Amino acid sequence: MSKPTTIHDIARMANVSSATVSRVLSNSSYPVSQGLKEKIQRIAKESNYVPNMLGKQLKTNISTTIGVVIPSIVNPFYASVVFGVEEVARYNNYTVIACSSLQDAALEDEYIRMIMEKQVKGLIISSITTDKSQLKSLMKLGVSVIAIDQKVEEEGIVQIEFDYRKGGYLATRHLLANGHSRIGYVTSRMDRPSRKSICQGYMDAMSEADLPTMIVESSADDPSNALSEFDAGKRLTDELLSSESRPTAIFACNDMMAFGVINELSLREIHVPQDMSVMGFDGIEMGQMIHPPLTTIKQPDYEMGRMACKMLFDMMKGEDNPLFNVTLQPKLIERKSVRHIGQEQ
Amino acid sequence: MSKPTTIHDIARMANVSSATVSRVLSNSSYPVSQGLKEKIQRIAKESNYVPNMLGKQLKTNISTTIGVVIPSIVNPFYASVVFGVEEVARYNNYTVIACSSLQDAALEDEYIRMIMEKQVKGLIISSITTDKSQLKSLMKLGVSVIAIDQKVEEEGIVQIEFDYRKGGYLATRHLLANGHSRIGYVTSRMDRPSRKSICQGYMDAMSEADLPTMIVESSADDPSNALSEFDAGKRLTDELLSSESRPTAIFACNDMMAFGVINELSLREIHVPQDMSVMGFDGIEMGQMIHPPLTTIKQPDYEMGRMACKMLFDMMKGEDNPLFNVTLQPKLIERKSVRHIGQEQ
DNA sequence: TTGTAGGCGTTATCAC
DNA sequence: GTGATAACGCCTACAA
Repeated sequence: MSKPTTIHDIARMANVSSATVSRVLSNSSYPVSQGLKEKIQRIAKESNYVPNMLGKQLKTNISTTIGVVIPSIVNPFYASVVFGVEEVARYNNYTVIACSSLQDAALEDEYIRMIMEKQVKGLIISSITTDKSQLKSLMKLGVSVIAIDQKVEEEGIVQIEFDYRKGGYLATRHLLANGHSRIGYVTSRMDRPSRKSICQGYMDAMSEADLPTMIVESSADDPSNALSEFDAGKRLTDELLSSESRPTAIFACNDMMAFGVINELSLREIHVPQDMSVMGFDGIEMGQMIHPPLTTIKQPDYEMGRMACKMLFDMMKGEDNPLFNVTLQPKLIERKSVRHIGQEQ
Repeated sequence: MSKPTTIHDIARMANVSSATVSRVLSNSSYPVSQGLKEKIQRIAKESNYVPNMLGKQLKTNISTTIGVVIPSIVNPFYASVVFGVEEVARYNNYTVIACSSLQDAALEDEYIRMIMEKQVKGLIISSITTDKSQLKSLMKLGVSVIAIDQKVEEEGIVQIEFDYRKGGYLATRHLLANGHSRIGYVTSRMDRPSRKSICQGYMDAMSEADLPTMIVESSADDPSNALSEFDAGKRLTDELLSSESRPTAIFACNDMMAFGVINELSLREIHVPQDMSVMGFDGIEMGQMIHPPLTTIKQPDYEMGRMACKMLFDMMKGEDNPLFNVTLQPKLIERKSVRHIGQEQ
């Protein structure tokens, strides 16, 4: 464990000043004679010089790290988002700090604090807190913030939203168009705006068609457990089936839950889509791997991550061209879990 | 975007020296009178003081960041590992930099370089490179390294291995015990030691039983695409079924691929497990969500992440108590995709 | 108990 | 072109 080489060590070895070494090794545009330049580069290489970003950053106040706060990395949707972020970050020689907030406001705040302390200048967040004072102080310190997925009503924060309501509407319309009129909606706890919006879309479509809604909502919600949504889907299906007017189609608020719905149905020998149609929401890859392949609403995850990171870099460059919020549009992916039915079953 | 408060600002406001401020704000054990302590804390709070870790770290040479290098965060297995790491990191007030190497040696090296530059003192890595010189120079700089999942034969690197061979052996034995003798093995490209070992376990069990092996290997492999293993599973199944001696059971080198196998079989009206048994490897949660639930070998992912991070902290504390390598043992999870068959079918 | 001063590794502002 | 030197924010001997 040898002590790392610094520019001063190199300066001594090359009989130059550390200023000159710095100029060469930091690719400064400052002129240095070709001879010295090559000599310094050679010595740096020979002595395994590794620049110390701490010194550099302390001096320049430029960070090469961005933070990403999401509910949980074990959720495949957010894993894809992070993957997209990481890709464009790496392309720009940035590194990403991944933070799973577990939908816990205290944890979210703690992560934001750590990010501030580390002098990170850019943050992409799917925020869960209602109190945004932490985010505000972040911005006062000059940190660029992009909110994805969950809306944050705060001046100066750029939003990449997704039209959840329209997604819910589209899904329901698709079911309607396939002849269904008794359509149940199963959802996890509606404590987040996104979930309320999907439900709103469902209700709007049903009300337009003059049809009654059937909504069952889960109480529990454990983001650190990939199975919790699945299990909720099973439980809620059970609940829905025992209602007097059994639906012909079930719409779930996310794909994981839809898997649970299908699983529970299959245990009861209710075949999808012959006996019951099922509609998901998210469009994670896994939807293609189950049987039957899940008809769902695609919410671009990877693309959302990439876009968020690109916009973040634009924002950090701060060319004062105001960035606009964007709303990503839902897309229906038709696979095999929805069947057209004729008259009332 | 106001300039952040420093300990000097606070010192001036409190009419004390910055040394005193440092002592109270860094929770030093150094004695400071109660009055001053409270005054300084009050002023720090009022002026929204945020400590600058850069300055602190530059001085103390202690990092509060660890790096995690894995093939890809979109692989649910590694997402779980990272989740485990993050959990114990956060508990210790550390932050984690997530790096998806995409099984690309150049990318892995690049990430390691970035980690060195950022003066990170701990790294957990599932390494893919054959040339470990980068890792060696890391260690020379005093970075603690824990290798997970993929073995790294290098002095000073602590290993958390998994007994892949035994896992492959166990799986095959289970199939054998259920009366199967024509057992096919489908695998992605065997370029990693782990994959060779699983295959070795399969071959050992077959040879013990005096049975011939049937191995089909995929050539392609795109870690950034969650579907690539699934598709490979489908293709390889196709290949296997067209062989003269059709197997009664198929063992896949990972769960994703097993999903592909089951999917392809179901498209051909070959029912699992009635007509064909299928065995997976990994034990990701998703295995419980498909139909039939996948019988598989559990490789502890989340636990591996937690253990790796705990050992990393022990190592960084460097109490010179030499750490031992550990090998996690495989466990059979019996679900519904394997059927007992009587005589030759 | 408090203050002074130097330095961690780097860049930037001056001089030369 | 090149070299001193002063920061950046923090900690820590050492002195008082």
